[in-house]
Amino acid sequence: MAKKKQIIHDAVQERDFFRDVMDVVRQVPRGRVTSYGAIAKYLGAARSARIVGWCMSNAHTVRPLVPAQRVVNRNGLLTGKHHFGGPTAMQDLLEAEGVRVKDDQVVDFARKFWDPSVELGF
DNA sequence: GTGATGACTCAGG
DNA sequence: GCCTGAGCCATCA
Repeated sequence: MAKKKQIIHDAVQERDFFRDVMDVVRQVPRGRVTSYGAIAKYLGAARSARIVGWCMSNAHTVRPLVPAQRVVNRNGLLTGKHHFGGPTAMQDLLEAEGVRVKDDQVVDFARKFWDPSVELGF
């Protein structure tokens, strides 16, 4: 266990922060979406939304797969769709779950918004 | 150890 | 209402 710092190589996510984020994201119900800020806030790092985003960049590289498509920015915009390997991969995934996406933006975002700090009981 | 980058967010003009 | 700047934290070169 010397090179644990090498990063989430395959299924090794030892980073507490990373694992925390993954855990929260995986708790997002199907058909719902959340924001980086909400996750960060739930983790106690409301000002670390960027870190959450960084974790998501690695989210699709680990197992089990994380529904990162359910995580969007505060605007409900699919900022990270470009990281899914396809220009519409993220959108397709969301639409497959019942979340309508238009112009790279979640339709009725406010209604489908899922706040871990609230849904999980804070 | 410093600098740069990043799937963000908020405040100010 | 839109654009700009700054803050924030973690990782990598």
